[in-house]
Amino acid sequence: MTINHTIVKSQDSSCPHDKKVSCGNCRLNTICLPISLHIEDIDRLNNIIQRGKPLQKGDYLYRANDPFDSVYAIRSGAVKAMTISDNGEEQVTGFYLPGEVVGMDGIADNRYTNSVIALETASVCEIPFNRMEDLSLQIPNLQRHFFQLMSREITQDQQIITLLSKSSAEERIAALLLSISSRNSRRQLSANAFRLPMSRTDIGNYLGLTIETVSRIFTRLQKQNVIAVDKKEIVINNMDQLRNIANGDSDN
Amino acid sequence: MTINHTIVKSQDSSCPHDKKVSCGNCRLNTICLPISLHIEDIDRLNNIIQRGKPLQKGDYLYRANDPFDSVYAIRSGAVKAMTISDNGEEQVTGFYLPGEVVGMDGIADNRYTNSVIALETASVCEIPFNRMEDLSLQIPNLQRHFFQLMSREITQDQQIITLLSKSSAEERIAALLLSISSRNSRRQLSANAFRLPMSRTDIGNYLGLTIETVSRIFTRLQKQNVIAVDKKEIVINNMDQLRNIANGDSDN
DNA sequence: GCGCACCCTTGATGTAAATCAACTATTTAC
DNA sequence: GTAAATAGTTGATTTACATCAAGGGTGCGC
Repeated sequence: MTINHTIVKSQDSSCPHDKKVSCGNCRLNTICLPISLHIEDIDRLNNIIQRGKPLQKGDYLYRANDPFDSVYAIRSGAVKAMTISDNGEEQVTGFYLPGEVVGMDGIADNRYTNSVIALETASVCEIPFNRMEDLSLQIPNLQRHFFQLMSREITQDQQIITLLSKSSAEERIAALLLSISSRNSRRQLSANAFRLPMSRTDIGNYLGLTIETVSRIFTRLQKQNVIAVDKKEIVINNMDQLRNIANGDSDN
Repeated sequence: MTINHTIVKSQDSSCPHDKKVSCGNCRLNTICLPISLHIEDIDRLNNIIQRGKPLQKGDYLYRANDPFDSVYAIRSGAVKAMTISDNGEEQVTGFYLPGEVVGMDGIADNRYTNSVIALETASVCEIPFNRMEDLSLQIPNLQRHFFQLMSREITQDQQIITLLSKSSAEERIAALLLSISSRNSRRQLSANAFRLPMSRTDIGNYLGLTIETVSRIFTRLQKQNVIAVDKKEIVINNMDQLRNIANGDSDN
C-alpha cells in the first residue's frame, strides 16, 4: 500500500522530492492556474495551498454535508464525486483527473453537496476558499480564473445533461472515452491508450446505465474494432469512428 | 402585443414607473442580490446595471457562440436556455424565472454556450460582467455572491443529472412541478396554483422525454388527483403525494 | 495455495418509454 | 371569419435498455 502510494506519487506528482512541490514547479500549473499569473502571484497562491494529504483508494476527501472550507486540485490519481439522493440512491456526478479542481459545489450553501472518494491512490492540493477569496481581491486574474473554473463546471454538467437526455448507451460510453482521452492528452499523456481509473459500476452510475449495459457496449465496440478493452486498459483503435458514434452519426 | 407586454410589466416588475426601477427598490432584490450588501453598495451595483430591454415571446436574449459580456437577472417573465449539440439537436438546459440569473455559462470561454429565449414577454437586468468583476474587487460580499450563484447553478445542474440518470418519467415531471412551485413561493406567489411558462415540448426536451410521454404523465397525475391540469395552468391538489412521487417512494 | 468476495461478462426475458399514427384544440395568418 | 399551422392528447406497436439469472476471472486474506 505505502509502496504503491509512493510509486504513484513519484511518477505523477510534479516533483520527485515531495517537500519541494510548489505551484511554481508543478507541471500541472498550466491546467490548474491562470496562465497569466505573475511569478510573485504564483508564490502568494502557493503559500496558501496545503499539500501532503495523500488518499488511498476508497478514502473520502470530504463527505456530503461536511462544512465547506476548501476546494481541491487533484495532483495525482483520480477521484469521483457523488451525491446521495433522498431515497438513498447514489449518483456519480463527475470524475476528476490531475489538474482538475473539485469542491466548488460546496460554495453555495457552505456545505458540500457531493462526497468525493479516491478511485486510486491520489494526492491533492487543498485551496482554503476564504484565503483564495481574499487573495482574489488583490489578484484580479485569480478571481477571473475561479469564475472561469466554475463556469466550465457548469458547461460540463450541461453537456452531461444533454448526454443523458438525448444519447443512446453507445453514444454515452463513446463520449466518456473521448472525454478521458482528451483530458489525458491535455496532460501530455496518450490520447489513444490509457487506464480507466473507475469501475464499470461507476461508469454505469455516471452515465445512467446498468453495469450489464456498460459491459455489453464495451464488448460491442471491441467487436467493431473501435477500441480494445483489457480490463480497465483501453486502446482506441479508431478515433474517428469513436467520434462518429459519440455524435450519433453512426452507420449502424 | 404591446398591450399584453405592458400589462405583464406593470404586474411583474418591481415598480410600475419603469424609469425608476432600481435594485434598491426592486422586490426581487432579496433573491438576486447578496442580502448583506450595504445601501451604498447596492447603489454602486445599480449604477452598472442596464435595463429596459424587454423581450417578446420567442426573442433571443443571446445566442450560443455570441461573445460573452454580461449575465442577466430575469426581472419579469420567463426564459429558457438551450444548447444545440453537434448533430443539431436542441437540449433545453434550464428555465429561468424572475430573480434568477442566466448567462454564467459564457464566462469559461468568453462565449455563451447556450442560447436564451423568452418563453413569454420578459424583462431583464443586464449585468456587464467586467464591471461586476471590478466592483467585486471592492465589495467582497459581491464576489462571494457570484461564487455562490455559480455554485448553485452547478448543484442544480447536478440535480438534473441525477433526475435524468435515475428517475422515471413520472418522477421527472413531479420534480419539475415541485421546482417551479418552490421557486414561485420564494417570490411570494402561490405554491399550489401557477401557470407553466413553457410548452410541453420544452418540458419534454428538458426532462429527456417525448412530448407524448409528458402529456400522458400529466393526464395520469390528474386522474390520481395529485394535480389539476388546464392547458398550462397547474393546480397541485396533493403536495405530499407529489413529493412522494418525485422521491420514488410512490405506492403504485 | 485455497477459498471467498468482488468485478465483470453473457444470455434470456420483461418493461417503460419511444415511435408511429390519428385526431382535437388552440393560436396565428390573411 | 375562415383557413392553415401549431400544440396537445390518446391509442397501438416497437424497441432499447433494465432486470433476472448464471457463470467466469481476478485479487485479497488467511
